[in-house]
Amino acid sequence: MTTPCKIIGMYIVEVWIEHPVRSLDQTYSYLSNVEILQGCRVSVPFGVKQLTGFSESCTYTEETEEQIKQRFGFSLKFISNIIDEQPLINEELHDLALWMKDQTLSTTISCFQAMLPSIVKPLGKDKHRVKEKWVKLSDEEVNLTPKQLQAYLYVQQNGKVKYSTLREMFKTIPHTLVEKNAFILFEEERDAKPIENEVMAAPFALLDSQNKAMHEITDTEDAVYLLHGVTGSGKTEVYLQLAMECLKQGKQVLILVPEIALTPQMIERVSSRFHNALAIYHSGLNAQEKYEQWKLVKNNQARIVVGTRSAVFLPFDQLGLIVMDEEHDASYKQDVQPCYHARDIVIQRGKYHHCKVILGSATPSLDSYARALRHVYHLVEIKERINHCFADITLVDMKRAMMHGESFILSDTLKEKMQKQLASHKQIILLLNRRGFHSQLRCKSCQEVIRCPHCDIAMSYHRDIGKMKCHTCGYEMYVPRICPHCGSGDGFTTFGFGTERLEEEVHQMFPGVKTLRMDADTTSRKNAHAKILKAFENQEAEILLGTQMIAKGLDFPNVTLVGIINGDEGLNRTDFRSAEATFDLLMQASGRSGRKDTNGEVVIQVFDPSHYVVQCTKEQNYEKFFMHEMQFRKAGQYPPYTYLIAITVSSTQQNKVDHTSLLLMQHLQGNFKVIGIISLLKKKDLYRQRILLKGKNLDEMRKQVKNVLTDTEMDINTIRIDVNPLTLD
DNA sequence: AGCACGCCGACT
DNA sequence: GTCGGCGTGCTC
Repeated sequence: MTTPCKIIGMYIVEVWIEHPVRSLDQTYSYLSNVEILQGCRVSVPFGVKQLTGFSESCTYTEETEEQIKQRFGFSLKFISNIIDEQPLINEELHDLALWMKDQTLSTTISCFQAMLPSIVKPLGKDKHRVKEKWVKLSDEEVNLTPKQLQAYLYVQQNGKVKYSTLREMFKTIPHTLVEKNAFILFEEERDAKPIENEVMAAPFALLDSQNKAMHEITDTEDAVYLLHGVTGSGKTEVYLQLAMECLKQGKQVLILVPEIALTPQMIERVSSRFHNALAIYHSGLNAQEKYEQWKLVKNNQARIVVGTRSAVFLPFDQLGLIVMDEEHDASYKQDVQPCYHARDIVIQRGKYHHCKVILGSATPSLDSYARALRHVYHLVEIKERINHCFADITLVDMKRAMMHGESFILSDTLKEKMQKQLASHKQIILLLNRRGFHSQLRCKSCQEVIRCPHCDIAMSYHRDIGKMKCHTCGYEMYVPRICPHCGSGDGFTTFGFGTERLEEEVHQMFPGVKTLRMDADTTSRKNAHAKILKAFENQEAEILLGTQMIAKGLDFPNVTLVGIINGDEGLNRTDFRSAEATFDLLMQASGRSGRKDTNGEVVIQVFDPSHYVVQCTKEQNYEKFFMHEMQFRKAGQYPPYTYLIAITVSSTQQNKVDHTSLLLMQHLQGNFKVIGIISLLKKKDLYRQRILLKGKNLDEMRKQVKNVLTDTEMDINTIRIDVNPLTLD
């Protein structure tokens, strides 16, 4: 109904401006002749530039421009262009973004951006949505040849046809018909189709242990569950059957997995089970593909989504279940601003949708397990493996082995077991969590290690490319003739070894045996990941060796031996979570062995077999590890006993860094500890310093940091804030 | 972040 | 007397 308006009013729109700078984290007011819904993108003049922004609110006014100017103290500009008719960010996500900005102490606009596929992000500059050409009939009457009539009728039948398909079928005729104005050529955004299966794989019958876990979840009314099930206990099957129940009720399901676990194996397993519309969302997709999957969810075409961290922000309509597999995994934490943890987001969204959240893991994070013990989360445990077999774990003390003159890469114990498995045509997985050939080159004259010129980190030698590589910034260079430090030409001695060297050692010891290597170097190309796994699955190689990416979630029934080389290397790190990370890696890797009906064997080579991480792995005892590690955390007053906020100042100018960190130190005060200033290693030419807040009252700490940022005059743009950081190195 | 405005040195 | 150095401050 349109009634002519006598009074011509206007709208004043509050807009969040696309700008990465902290000091501009506020809404700016603009004028508009039409109403603009919250969450729509607009294009606005800002200074001399034209920027994109998000509408926050829109209020109608009958004031004149002059009156508005009086009220504001300056004249408002008009919005130049409305980009979206309908909100890109719905109300739930809008409120979530504002909540997240407070939680993570980041800017509002960065939260909006984190939620959107890059193609529709305001900052997405040169990325264009892929358009497709289509053809439909025009109203014009035209004379047609018989061949042309065929094409004409075909389009008439189908309503609209893709131009490329039509060209394939009728060669040049479509072109002529467009020229003749019989067809109208138009463009449309390319859309994805949800994955749908005609044939559905039958669900597996649940074992008693799985059934019990499932019913404990369905028969109770808690918001968050921690499903603690040992590796190989069939957690995935429980997720899938819970998901099935949820879909039956007409609700949507989100299954989150860690980045490296979203293997083709996992996708196949999930997709084969649901005829319902499935979308898959992960970092391996390009911008356009992500956008298409995002649209599937937005248009309610996808009912179940499997995805990695960024999938937590998909615009669901009515979620019935959220599953977060391997909830302890570090890839759930975003390490650029906003530094959110997907676990927090998932719980928040669960509240909004009134749906259950299942956090699953064989080695839960200490934080989550501690919460479960305090009944904040409902703890559900599965203690049996499906095959009722447990891996038989052998520890090898490498100090002793090397004293006996054994290889420092593969001990005699591991070698013998490998021989035995190879003889019976079984497959082997070897884990070494370090890539490259040699990890350090040291000058024979001055004993200095060759470091990256942009970072203060030792460079690794990669023999396949004959170059040194920096694993932090990716910088590559040839081995220098003379030492960059002292200028001597005496050459270098090598230290440490990575997967490349391991592969060579295996070839030397077992001539003729085929190996597949999987690490960041061999998986950089798209689908390389999938190809390697497929090849191993087809038994094209006897041995799969690689870094942590082969430790998680893979299921190869023919693998009966897992060898872990330098298993306790991770414990040398200074990070307070390094024991937790190492325990997780060892436990996960051990879980790869004997997944069908045979007892698997695991050999772990370590330098300190008495360490509690190693001992607890051998006993496969999570609870024991938890108790032990919690004592350390308590003694050091680390999470989960306290909360941390890490503030990192970085700049290419050293004096700027010093100045800002000093200011922060002076102004940050409250009922918490302020630890600093810690100088960090240079990274990508940036000098870095850190200040760490540690205390029991996280809200107070957040408030203090926020106040200092707004009240103190400092270059706040060099500052990165991480609330509840996962790592401190 | 940019970019303009603005106030002091070496030049046609 | 002018061109241009980059220090401060603003962007609805």
